[in-house]
Amino acid sequence: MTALASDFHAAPVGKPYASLALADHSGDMAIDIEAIREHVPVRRCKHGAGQGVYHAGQPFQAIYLVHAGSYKVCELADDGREQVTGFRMRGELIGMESIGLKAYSSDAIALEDSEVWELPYPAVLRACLHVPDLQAHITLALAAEIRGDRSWMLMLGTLAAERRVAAFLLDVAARYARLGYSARHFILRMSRMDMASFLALKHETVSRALSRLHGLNYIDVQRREVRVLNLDGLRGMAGASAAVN
Amino acid sequence: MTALASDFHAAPVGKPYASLALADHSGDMAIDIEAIREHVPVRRCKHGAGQGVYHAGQPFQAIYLVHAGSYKVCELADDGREQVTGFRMRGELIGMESIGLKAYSSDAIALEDSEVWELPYPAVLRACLHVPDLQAHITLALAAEIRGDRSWMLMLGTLAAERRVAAFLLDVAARYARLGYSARHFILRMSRMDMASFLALKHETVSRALSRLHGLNYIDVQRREVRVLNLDGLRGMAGASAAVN
DNA sequence: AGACCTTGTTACAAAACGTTACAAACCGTT
DNA sequence: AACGGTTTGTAACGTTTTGTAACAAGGTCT
Repeated sequence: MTALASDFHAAPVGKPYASLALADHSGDMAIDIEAIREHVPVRRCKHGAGQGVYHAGQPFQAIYLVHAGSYKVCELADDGREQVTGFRMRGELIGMESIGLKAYSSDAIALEDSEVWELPYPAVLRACLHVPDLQAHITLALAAEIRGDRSWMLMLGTLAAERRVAAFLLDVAARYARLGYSARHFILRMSRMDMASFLALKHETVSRALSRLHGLNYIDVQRREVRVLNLDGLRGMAGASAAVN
Repeated sequence: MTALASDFHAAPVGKPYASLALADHSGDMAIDIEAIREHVPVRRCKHGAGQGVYHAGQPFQAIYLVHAGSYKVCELADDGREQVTGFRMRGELIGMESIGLKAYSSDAIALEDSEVWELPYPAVLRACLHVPDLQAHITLALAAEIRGDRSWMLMLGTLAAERRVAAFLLDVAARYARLGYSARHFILRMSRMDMASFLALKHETVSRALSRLHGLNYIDVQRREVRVLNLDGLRGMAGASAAVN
């Protein structure tokens, strides 16, 4: 957990929000952040790797738009079990699952130096009365989040370890592509353990799967750096699901 | 897929909607169906076991409130993989994951003779302008659905087969209790295969797990009939998660 | 640079779960 | 009551995944 560097953005900021679609294939659903800013006091919050935006149990006050970097979302059980349920990048909202609760139901934790824009929820609700389509956008974003979760459940329930890893890489690639980065060469922002938790595997299994994909010449992988060598191979393995490019 | 019997409701209809909370522990979030009916033309739709309310690809036109019986929700991949992502009972909404799409993204299929009330989505949106809190209720229901999915991801990612089955039984029990039925003695409405799919297991594994829980004297199980003998035992196995009574 | 710690990789053994096969119980129909 | 089809249960056997442990590669701190 390092202090924030002063040259904060290692990665370029990328496309403006206006051009960001949801991770879902539901068309262009960019959030109109400028319209929101006219009605909602937006605070920018920076986090170093390992720092949390919010934690389960803290009072729910705001949702957050990821502006830079990346975050993981974690569920935790009373008995200490822990599960990464998703990763979020620029343009994606976090904290929405806790709408309607007194307190957040999960943790959101930065994977690297990152920034979110805080959208106080009461203010967002008021802004819905002034910004056309804001309410609709939130509803759509919530529905899209459900679809995203469901499609991971489909993947977890029907694919073996190696195929899950392939599907995961394709998803990461697609998300980088959406942000205007390369889908063929990228850095995984999360540890093997985080990947493993998300994919419901052990981290050794993830390592082994990545090594095998390497051995098959589908990818070139060295620690967190991944180069996609055989996209169709990966796709075949993942069940021709995720679309990249 | 039998024709609908004329004495349709084998099970009593149970509590009125006004007293139904969401499956989530987020307080009493009953949908105000009577207020909605003043603004939305509500059609009642009955289904026999195996019949679908909607299928992936069909135009999205309405969401549905389960009035009686039970349904399963299934995701399907292009390559034929299939995954049950949830079961729905009286008082729960289905179809919301498809809000914002042209077509439904999943299937909803009756597990027994069942009935939903169809809420045409455009009319629901218009009703939001007249019925106070309806919009808020939908948002809350969407968020609760995300939380439900996430807590199953936590369970699937962190519990071994037997424990998943225990957690599943506790969830079913809690849901029956919420409807005013016994949490100690109930009939599973889904087949072993549907349970297995939902729990990301094979049906033989579910059978074995149920037999072992029987052997431990935690439950008495004969085909779909379940009697809970040792609630704390089950709870311990499931990770002290689900609360029943 | 060197020591230390975290993260990632790999080999081998063990356990969990899946596969296959078959038998029994149940359902709806005749 | 008998029939065929479906669902469920059980057991032997395989495969996949995990557990364990040792090691390697990076990063960080002094």
